[in-house]
Amino acid sequence: MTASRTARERVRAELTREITEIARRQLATEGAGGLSLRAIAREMGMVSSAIYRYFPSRDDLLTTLIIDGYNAIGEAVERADAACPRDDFPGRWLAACHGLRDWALANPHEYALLYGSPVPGYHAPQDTVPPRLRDVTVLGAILREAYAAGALHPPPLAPLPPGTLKADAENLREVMADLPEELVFRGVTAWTGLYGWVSLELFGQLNNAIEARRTAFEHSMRTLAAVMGLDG
Amino acid sequence: MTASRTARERVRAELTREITEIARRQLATEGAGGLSLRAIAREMGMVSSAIYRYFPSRDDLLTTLIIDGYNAIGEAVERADAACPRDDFPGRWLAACHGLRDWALANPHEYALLYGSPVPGYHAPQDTVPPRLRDVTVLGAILREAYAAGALHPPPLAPLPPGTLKADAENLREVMADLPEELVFRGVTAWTGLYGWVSLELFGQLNNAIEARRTAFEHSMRTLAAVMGLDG
DNA sequence: TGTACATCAGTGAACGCGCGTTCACTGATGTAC
DNA sequence: TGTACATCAGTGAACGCGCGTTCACTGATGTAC
Repeated sequence: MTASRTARERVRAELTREITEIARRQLATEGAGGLSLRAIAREMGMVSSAIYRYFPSRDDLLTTLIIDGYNAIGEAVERADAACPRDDFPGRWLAACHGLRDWALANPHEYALLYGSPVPGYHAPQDTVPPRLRDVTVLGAILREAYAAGALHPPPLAPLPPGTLKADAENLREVMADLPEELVFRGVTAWTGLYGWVSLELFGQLNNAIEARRTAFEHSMRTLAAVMGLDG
Repeated sequence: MTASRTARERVRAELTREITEIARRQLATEGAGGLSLRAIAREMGMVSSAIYRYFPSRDDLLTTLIIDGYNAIGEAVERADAACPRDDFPGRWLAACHGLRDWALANPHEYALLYGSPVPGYHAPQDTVPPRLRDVTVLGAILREAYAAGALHPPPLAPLPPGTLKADAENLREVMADLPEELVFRGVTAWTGLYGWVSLELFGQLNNAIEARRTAFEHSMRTLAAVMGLDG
């Protein structure tokens, strides 16, 4: 029976989903290192070896969590951007920044898994690359479209050093196509500023220093927007 | 005998030092979570319980490592700054940035312990606060002295939102005294940009994207310098 | 200088815990004729 | 529709490992008189 074959398959899919969900919750309480197949099995009321019907090893489960995480971040940033009028480029940038930060605040351990210290002994396979680029693709698109619309007015600031960065600019064009070199690297500076803020905030380095986090963050992102020439 | 009392004390100090050194090396190979008192004892040719004569618990050892780490970073940044002519403010900023980055590249796991994902289950005691401020104090001093010397020419960029950030600016004045609010927050943006870059580079997010790391880093730091008005 | 006592470093065994992974197995679900 | 066989999910026991921490102990180092 085709119907009953899919029945078994549906149970399988459901349990796989349940495992990753429990794993994600475990991540949120114990952190990345504390992820334990035995604890997951316990919570599911199974014997620990049963997990191996669903994931061949702990690392494979981690990989799944990482891919899901990049996709969740990418989606959050995409949605934030998509909610803005297409031609409000500064608004889109700020929305994307808040989208990232809000997601990170809501899922701190998952963020830490993606952008924090690497998990010792774990090496990410190639499949994590495409989802990893989703968020940065959005940022690149905003910049690229603003440039195409003639809406970028970058201030003069520091000039690019001659030569050496050309090759890297080519690499980055996959994400930030059509932009002049200088703008590509201003984009990189803004990008590192964005992730730098979110990481420092999440990892506690802003404690006892900045209280009005959201306001200060937004101001910082506006400043970086101005660096790229995206004036509000 | 006073001489022999100090003899015992010297042995104690030496062994304490040796423990932290092995711990630091262990950190470098296993990461923060893999720090193991038993492994340290093994490497020292002692029985595991002997470590407890020197550190009351694993967390206390971690605290020592963290304090030492902040001090090492602080010293690296201070030295880099001190090697520059006092009135070359942009040069001092760049030197401090490179000082931080070079230290981080040389001690990646120790950097991760300080600025990466928090170690699960560990709560830093208050003694870690003063050493943690050493590096940022240097950055603040450069900005402050440049301002006092009339050497800051910040471009107009994004204006501060009214009101809400006043209280935070006061907090930050302990480190960035005498600066007008707007410049305090530009300093914060530069600071998050600096640590953001170093963290992203160290945690592998720049792989396959930027190859000329040092050059690109320096350019990004120059751009942030210009944001603060520190033009070269 | 010599003896009696106190301090401290290091030992070895134990407690109680957790982990990832393998393997031979039972029993249910699905498939082919 | 019914039977024979193959697939797959989940079991339970085991392997071999590591960890932090406690505790009663021996023996050396230091101190006071």
